[in-house]
Amino acid sequence: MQQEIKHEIEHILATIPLFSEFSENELREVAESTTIKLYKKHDVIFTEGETYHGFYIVLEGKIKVLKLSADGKEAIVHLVKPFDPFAEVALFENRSTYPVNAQAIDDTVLIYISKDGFMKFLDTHPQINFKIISGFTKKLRELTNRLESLTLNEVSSRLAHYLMEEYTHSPLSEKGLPSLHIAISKSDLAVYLGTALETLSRTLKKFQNDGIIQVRGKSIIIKDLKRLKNLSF
Amino acid sequence: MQQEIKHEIEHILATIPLFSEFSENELREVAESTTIKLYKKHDVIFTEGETYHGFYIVLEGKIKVLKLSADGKEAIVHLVKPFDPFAEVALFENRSTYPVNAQAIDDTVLIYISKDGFMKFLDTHPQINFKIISGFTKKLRELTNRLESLTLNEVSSRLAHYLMEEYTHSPLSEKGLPSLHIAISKSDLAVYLGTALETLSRTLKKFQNDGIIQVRGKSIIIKDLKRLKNLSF
DNA sequence: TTCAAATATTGACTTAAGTCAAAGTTTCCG
DNA sequence: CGGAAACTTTGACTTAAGTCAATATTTGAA
Repeated sequence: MQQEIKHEIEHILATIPLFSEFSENELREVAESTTIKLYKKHDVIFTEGETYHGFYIVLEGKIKVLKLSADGKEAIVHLVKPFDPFAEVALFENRSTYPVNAQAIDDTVLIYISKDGFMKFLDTHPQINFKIISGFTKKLRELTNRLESLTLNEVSSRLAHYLMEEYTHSPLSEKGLPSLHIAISKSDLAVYLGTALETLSRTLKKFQNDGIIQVRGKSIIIKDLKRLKNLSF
Repeated sequence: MQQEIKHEIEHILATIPLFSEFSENELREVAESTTIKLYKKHDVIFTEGETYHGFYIVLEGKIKVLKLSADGKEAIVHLVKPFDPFAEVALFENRSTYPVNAQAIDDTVLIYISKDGFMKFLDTHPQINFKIISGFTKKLRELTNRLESLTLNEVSSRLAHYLMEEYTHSPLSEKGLPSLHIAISKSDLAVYLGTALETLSRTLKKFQNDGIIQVRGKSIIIKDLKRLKNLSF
């Protein structure tokens, strides 16, 4: 039974970019320091200041990495989707505590990898360094883009950009439908875009009134892709 | 003569964290693909869209990495100080062009390292991967902090934070003086803080009127460290 | 050393977006 | 299913910060 679970984990690990070049033996080794963890929507995964013991990879669902201000306001640092790791940066900073909070956005399945369990692979498996660098590169690019857009663009432009991104990666668009789904709550989206929920609501309404999109809850139909693209930065 | 210059470069390379664990032989090898470049204040180092051929390390002076909006407004992505590299992220993304602009803030001395010249060390010198990861980690932490503060804090708090940072790392403060120098133009500082020059000017004035600091050009004397700290996020 | 160009300050005004509160809608648990 | 809790929209109002323009100050090149 325990055997079965371990075997299952190895199989899953093999599908994760970070370990994609590992041999069967190596995967078995990784699986040793690895646990599958389940979280319900809104569950807290860890909080800022908690003792750091390892990082996570999203398998199913999604999570947000966030900071809290003194008066309880949120800033979303990352939205993490399946197969991407989070809290792995702190490992390389040799932090004793988590510098951010993490919370499940949906019911979520995570792989947890203990710090010590992972560390040993760094020396023995140089390829993993390269994977880590690739991952950091991706995060750096995303953060740079968001920082830029936060200082240069207004809310409408940031929203238009977000919608374009969602549309581009949407399975619906691949079927030729000009539509997309907002995968997170509007209040999370507002925070992610660096604005207030009310402003997001009004901006979506404005896009709709201008004939650019049609909103129905979290489903959005794009009526004028060209104009949406133009609004986006 | 040429010999002399190469030898000089090797000596300099040895002082740079990225190469600090290289042997003499290895440094000689690095020096082969390396050039010293001089720039005057305001000189453009590269622009977005230019063919990518390598990255730089600041030796003396400082540079800004920036993005430009369609209407010519600036967003400062990084301020780079001596011994730190820039444009090295693009190398790991395998970009064919620079994704940002770089410009000298002062008269500046840079080391230029060609892409091909550097690439070969990645395979043969696993330690360098770790250096790269450390550098990326530092950038990620800085970007995360700025993103957070841009969404959560007002200009006064971001400015207070900046002043505290400058003060903490200032050689003056180490001599027991409660003072600091703003090392860049106020208009660059405004952009870096994500605000307008006029707003920066007014905020500094307000701090002065409130008895928190005393401003004389780029020299600032801290009158009330406790309150400045409290304002900072 | 002077004076033109680059930087910075100040004032007057505008505006995008935030806040607070109330009403409407959706979700989901018992 | 039904109703409470969570989420979202809308309206009315406030505010931090942006913009534009005029003036002042600093810098640096001839």
